[in-house]
Amino acid sequence: MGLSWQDIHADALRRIQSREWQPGALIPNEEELAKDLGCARATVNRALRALAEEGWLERRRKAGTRVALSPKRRAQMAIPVIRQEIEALGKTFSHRLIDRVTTLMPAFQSDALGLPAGTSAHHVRSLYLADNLAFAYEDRWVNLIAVPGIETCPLDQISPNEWLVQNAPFSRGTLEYSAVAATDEEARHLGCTLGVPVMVLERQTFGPDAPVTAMRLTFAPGHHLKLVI
Amino acid sequence: MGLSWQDIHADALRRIQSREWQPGALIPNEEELAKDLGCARATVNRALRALAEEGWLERRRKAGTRVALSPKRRAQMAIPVIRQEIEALGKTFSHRLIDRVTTLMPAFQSDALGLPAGTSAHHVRSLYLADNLAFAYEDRWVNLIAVPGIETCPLDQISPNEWLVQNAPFSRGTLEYSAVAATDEEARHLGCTLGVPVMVLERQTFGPDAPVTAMRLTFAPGHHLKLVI
DNA sequence: AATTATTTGTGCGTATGTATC
DNA sequence: GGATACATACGCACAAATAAT
Repeated sequence: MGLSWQDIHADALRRIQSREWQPGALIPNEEELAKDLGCARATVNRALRALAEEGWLERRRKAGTRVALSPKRRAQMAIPVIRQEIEALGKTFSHRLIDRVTTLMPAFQSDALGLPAGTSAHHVRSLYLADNLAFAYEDRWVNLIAVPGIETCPLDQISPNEWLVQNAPFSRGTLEYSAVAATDEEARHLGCTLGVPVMVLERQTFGPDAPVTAMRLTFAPGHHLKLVI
Repeated sequence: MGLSWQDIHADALRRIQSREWQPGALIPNEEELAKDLGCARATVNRALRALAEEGWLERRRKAGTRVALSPKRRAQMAIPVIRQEIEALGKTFSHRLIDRVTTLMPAFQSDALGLPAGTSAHHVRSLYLADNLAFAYEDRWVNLIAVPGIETCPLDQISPNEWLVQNAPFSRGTLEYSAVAATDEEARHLGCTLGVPVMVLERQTFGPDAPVTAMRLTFAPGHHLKLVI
């Protein structure tokens, strides 16, 4: 067979990284590259499309393909399924249910999820442990409409994180990390000092029809968020 | 014309999200779907390949295509080019060079970049501002071998971030965020209190042949890292 | 403002490659 | 080894976007 699109991809990437194709410069069009390299235009298209998705190239019909000026490369991160995160560290995962109750959501939470003020939801607080040491403290609100089973599921046996992954519909969500001083409650559960800097992950997820859950996850001090380019 | 691959993609995603195709279940093969939906197999392939890249499906030759059990969805983040980050907030970007000097790297830095102990590098410290308020403090080491021009470039006119994006080769890198207490120096430059929780981004980049740069970027208090799913 | 030419985007049918059950 | 399902190369045609006129 002829060249694979991966071959074309590698060759083009080499030319970009070696600056044979300068940032901002127009590269030959697909037809020409296909002729030069000895493959079909569809193969070149596949390779260049991949490079564009990776952020190396910018493509526009009629305008042609340019090497990206500022490589808007994207970092990717696996969305944390906490068990996997802990097991990837070679540690034993466990979790502890602190409490669960169905009650009125505070206004800022119902607002954030786009639910009417005064909506009831299931409020779950739990602790995730790695080798029996506190790893993260979770404060979560779950919409009863979107996930009716939540009130009766055995959250002492399966973590809210995992139960929801398996049982809740999901279509989109938001993720936001910040650095804050540990609150009194967070410090107590995480076994650290009040005011110590900790990473907080705030996450909301929405199903196809309704908001599903809002979560605040506070990591124990020293947590690192690694991203892969 | 027939259906587009986006149509097939949307239809399949709907079936996954509605659990018509259950997590873990095998879905019909490409040929069958093509026949049912009235399009070419290549079109189905394009759609299912996209869904697999997005983490909804798992595909294996001969074994077929399954709905992912734990949707290992990935969050993506644009790698921060600080000017763009600030301008996206509707603020004016500027930067201030604090100092620059070519000197021996501390051992932990040369180790981290895989350079021999006692290597010289260009050490640059600078401040990025949004609407003339401190946004982030940068402490950076640049490998003179990989980027010889660094010593003579006008870092008071163009920020190290931007100069390197335009002038340094790049092939891969690491990114790591953490929450720490602001050091004395960081607090002084960022105009905050010693010990306040701040986000720190540590980043290393490597070119095709040699390490390029190691950077520690300390954001002003209150910085949020948003990721998109 | 409308038209044209160019370039990428994509669908189709076919053929073959390749991993893996 | 054989059968199966995905992976993908090819050549063609046409669609869509848009720069240039």
